[in-house]
Amino acid sequence: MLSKKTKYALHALTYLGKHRENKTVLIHDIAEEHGISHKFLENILLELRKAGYLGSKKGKGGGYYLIKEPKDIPLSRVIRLLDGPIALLPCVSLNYYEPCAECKNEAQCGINKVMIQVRDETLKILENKSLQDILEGE
Amino acid sequence: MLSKKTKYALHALTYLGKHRENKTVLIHDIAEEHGISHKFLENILLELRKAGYLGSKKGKGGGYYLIKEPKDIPLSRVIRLLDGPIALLPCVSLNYYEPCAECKNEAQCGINKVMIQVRDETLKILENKSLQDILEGE
DNA sequence: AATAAACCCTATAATTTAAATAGGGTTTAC
DNA sequence: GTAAACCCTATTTAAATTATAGGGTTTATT
Repeated sequence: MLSKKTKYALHALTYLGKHRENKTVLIHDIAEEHGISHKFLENILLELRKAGYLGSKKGKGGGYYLIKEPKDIPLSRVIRLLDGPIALLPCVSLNYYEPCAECKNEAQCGINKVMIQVRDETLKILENKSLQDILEGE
Repeated sequence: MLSKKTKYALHALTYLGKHRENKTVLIHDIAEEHGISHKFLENILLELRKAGYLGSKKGKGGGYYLIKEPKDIPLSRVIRLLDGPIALLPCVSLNYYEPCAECKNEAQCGINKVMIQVRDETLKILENKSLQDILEGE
């Protein structure tokens, strides 16, 4: 399951995607719309900005706005940013690899081999679904 | 990522699958082979037995053994049993459904719609990979 | 220039979940 | 009768997630 962080990030991105005509959107408005803690959401938007998905404008009248095209924001990226690995095991993670302590020899571990396949097929799904797909369903 | 519980369950199932000629296998042997806590693994094997994947024999000389064909133990089942939902959000889970608090109207939520698609495609993968695939890779 | 609005940033607290441990109960071979 | 092995539930510990706190900085407006 996705963490609330990632779930809220998707809601925020969706909200921003639906309000692209406005110059900026307030954290407050997104938080209120979904009944999310303002401060928690603030941290999430900060991460999304640092990762290059959002721009922001400081000071009175400021706020956040999308700086990428919705089609260029795949689910895989959002999940990796906020939740970490997509792989089911650390020993098959492309971005967060760690060996599994209980596995003596990764090269001849059947679990490892199968999980690599699962990872690759899962990635295909998550790389092919983007914010745009979400927006089209609203 | 899978929990350690699920990961250990897969290791245990794999071990049992590789020792089907023996009548029974000791918890102890599996735990030692992978350096897992005996007691933790005991709880896991108990769950696998209750779910119908393993049989057990009590008393001296007892132990565990597979009672299903490896091809009839898909990853999806093992994950659901020990980790819970495969879906990325509670609002799209087939077996553990719960509404998302921050979503006012599920029927017109683009995130919900996309996550249903992701769930269905992910399920296809996990239902098609079984213990047999793991054993073939050992 | 003063003020208020809004994002910026880091640290800490609270809560929840996962992981591990404990301890005795029951069954069975010998 | 005894030791080996699974059975079962509860508790403790550790880690991760979720939420909060509190001030800092920037900027529009007056």
